[in-house]
Amino acid sequence: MVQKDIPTATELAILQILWAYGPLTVREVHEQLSATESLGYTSVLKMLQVMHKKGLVKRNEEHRSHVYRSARPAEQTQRGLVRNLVDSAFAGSASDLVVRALSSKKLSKEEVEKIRRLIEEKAQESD
Amino acid sequence: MVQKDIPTATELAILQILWAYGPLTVREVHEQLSATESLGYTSVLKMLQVMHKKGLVKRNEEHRSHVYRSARPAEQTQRGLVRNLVDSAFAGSASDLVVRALSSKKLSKEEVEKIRRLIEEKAQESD
DNA sequence: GACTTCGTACGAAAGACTTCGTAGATTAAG
DNA sequence: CTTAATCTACGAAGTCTTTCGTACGAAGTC
Repeated sequence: MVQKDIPTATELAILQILWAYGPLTVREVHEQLSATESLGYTSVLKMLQVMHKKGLVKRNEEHRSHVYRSARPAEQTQRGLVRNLVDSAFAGSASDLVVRALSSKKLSKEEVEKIRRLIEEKAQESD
Repeated sequence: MVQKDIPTATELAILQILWAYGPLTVREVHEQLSATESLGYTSVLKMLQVMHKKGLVKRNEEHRSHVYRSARPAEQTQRGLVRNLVDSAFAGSASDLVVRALSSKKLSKEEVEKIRRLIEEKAQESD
């Protein structure tokens, strides 16, 4: 019943910032995070230290303020998360997950188009 | 930084069984779960009690062996999970999640077709 | 040089989750 | 009727997460 290597919610909040902005110091992460969450500076520091120990982030210690960056590309972590969700809530059916995602009202026309093009390619190559 | 109402991994393992088989007793859930996980009988019982208190499952207490069922349809919970994942790891972009899901190797030709039909409908209605 | 600011490290507390053992009641069997 | 099997309830321990406070060194300021 154990999870493989899935980042927690707080860890993902931080990873998303690193994915969006690239390598950042604790202070910078804290600033970005403060836009949406209310979390003390040392809490962010501690999270990054824990994530570093777990191998979720790497850091450059050359300067006094260490600079943190994601250890893996966003795509890889996201793929793992999707796979995990497919297994844990969709009985292994990725297409069912896509069906649910598509039934979300959040999809704009452009997004639907983007997905349509992608699925056309996918349909081609699987012939 | 709090999660809304997302079932945990173990809870989802149980919910998936209830979704697949309908209302079940603790013993029956335990049997099904034993196919993949190794978990004691009272642990399953406790989980169901906790889930009941949380409102994730309902139960019929008419008989000595209570009969548990999911409090919500699978679709609803799955939609919530997808939305949660989109927000926590895809910066709110549902289409990016779909892109990741499609890049999974697990998709069969039939699944791709299924998604293609769905996206065609979606493209239609959003005109 | 003394004082304030900024940075890291780390222990500890508070919660949530998970797992199981034990207790006690009810039902079934011999 | 006595014993064994079956069920629920629930306390408690172990683990993982999250959040901070405190300590203490390094750098910048007057």
